Amino acid sequence: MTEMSSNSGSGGGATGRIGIGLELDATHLKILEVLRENGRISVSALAERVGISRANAYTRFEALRADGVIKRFTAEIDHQRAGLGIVALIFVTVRQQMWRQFRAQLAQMPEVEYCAITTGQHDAMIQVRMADVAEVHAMVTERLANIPAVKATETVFILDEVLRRPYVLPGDRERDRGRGASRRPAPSVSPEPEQGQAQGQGQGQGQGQGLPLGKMRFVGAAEGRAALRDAT
Amino acid sequence: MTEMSSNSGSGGGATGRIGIGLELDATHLKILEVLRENGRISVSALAERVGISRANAYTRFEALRADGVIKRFTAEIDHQRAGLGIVALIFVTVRQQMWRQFRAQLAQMPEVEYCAITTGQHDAMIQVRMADVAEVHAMVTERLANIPAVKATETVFILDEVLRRPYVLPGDRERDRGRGASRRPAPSVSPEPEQGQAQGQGQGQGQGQGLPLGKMRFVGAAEGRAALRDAT
DNA sequence: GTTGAAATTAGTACGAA
DNA sequence: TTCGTACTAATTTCAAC
Repeated sequence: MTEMSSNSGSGGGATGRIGIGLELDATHLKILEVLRENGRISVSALAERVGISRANAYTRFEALRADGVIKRFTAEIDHQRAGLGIVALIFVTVRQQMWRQFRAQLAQMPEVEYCAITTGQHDAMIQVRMADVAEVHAMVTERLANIPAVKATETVFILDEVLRRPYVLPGDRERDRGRGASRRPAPSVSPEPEQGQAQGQGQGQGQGQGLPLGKMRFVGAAEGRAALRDAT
Repeated sequence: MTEMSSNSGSGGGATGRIGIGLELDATHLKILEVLRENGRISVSALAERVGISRANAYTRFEALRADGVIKRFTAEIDHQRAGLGIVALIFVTVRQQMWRQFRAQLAQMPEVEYCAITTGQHDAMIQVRMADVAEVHAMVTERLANIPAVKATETVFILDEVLRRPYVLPGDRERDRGRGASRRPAPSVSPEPEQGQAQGQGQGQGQGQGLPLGKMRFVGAAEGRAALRDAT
């Protein structure tokens, strides 16, 4: 079912905080970089590309896997070719204190590719992939509408997927052509506890103040999004 | 830079339409299913799990790869552990006839994980992953704001990623617990040309009519989103 | 499309630097 | 820790069926 809770467990209690585990050095990141581009590379070839010994590569590879930094390996497929060429985003308003139910229902929907709880006007964003537009319609009106936890939805279709990267790594930033890149120090790789704190507090509201340009908007969480924490 | 244009080339001219290529049968889909869960499985083990001979598995595997159905293999990593625990969605309004420039600038931003052109109030959605909230702020105000093609942005933070599947396959639908699943015939695997047509016409607007419930909204493209096609 | 055997490569377990 | 090597197990390739 591929459930995640990467960002949860930060604001509430001490639930499930495992500790920092592995400290990632430059070599680890280099390994991840290679694996992001070619997940099927042999460990020998990986060792060569990273510039370490075969044995070392095996050790680090296993460590990354065991520690959960690498969650899994997967194939990236062409959805068009596989018969699911329509992508839609469904923004969902969830009824208060029905988060748990909402999440449970979501797990029952295999056509959902991605779901995230967001700040802003809506509570969650769902990405679905279907064979045609009518299927999206059916999914929203028949399946989502029948979930009591769903108060309202807003559906938007994706006309074109401009780019999708397997994932972003720290260090990607350094490789861009130097135009106005932020001059703040590079983020430490091992995450500080403050990071998690920041999320749980409905961050984002105050960010818009004092902007030089009026065209930017940062929108925080609606009403009682704090109830989110109880739902996991 | 991992650029995609899966949905493009449908409405406009005959540009880059390659043809159907490979016809995917049930075995192909089964292979994709396994590869989605374990991208590093050996072809031998794959053959066993799918129930075909090794030689057959090799042939099909190669065909899927050569035909582009499988675009690449990648590792799924824990962003929190890698030091990029903050995820944000930036909804962008793009200035008319500056799409090409917008796309070009996007390719220069390695911190962008996903970008899609959408119908609805905004023109595009960008997903970024950063070390902290301030970095998102800096990215939006310093980098995005400096792009002339960007008329306005709206940023929303992701509080929790509930689920992320590597990708959805036709057939996933059949496996769910039978609650109100649409009774329409299963989509044929080889995509019909009508699919592409549907997208190019700014679909979605009419979909909301005649809904039994008032809480669903389908929102089509704003003003002149048709200009999208010229931008590729 | 399948099976079986050879060649290659991958994964493991050491000791040494 | 990391490296290098030798050993074992597995995978890929190629053949004939």
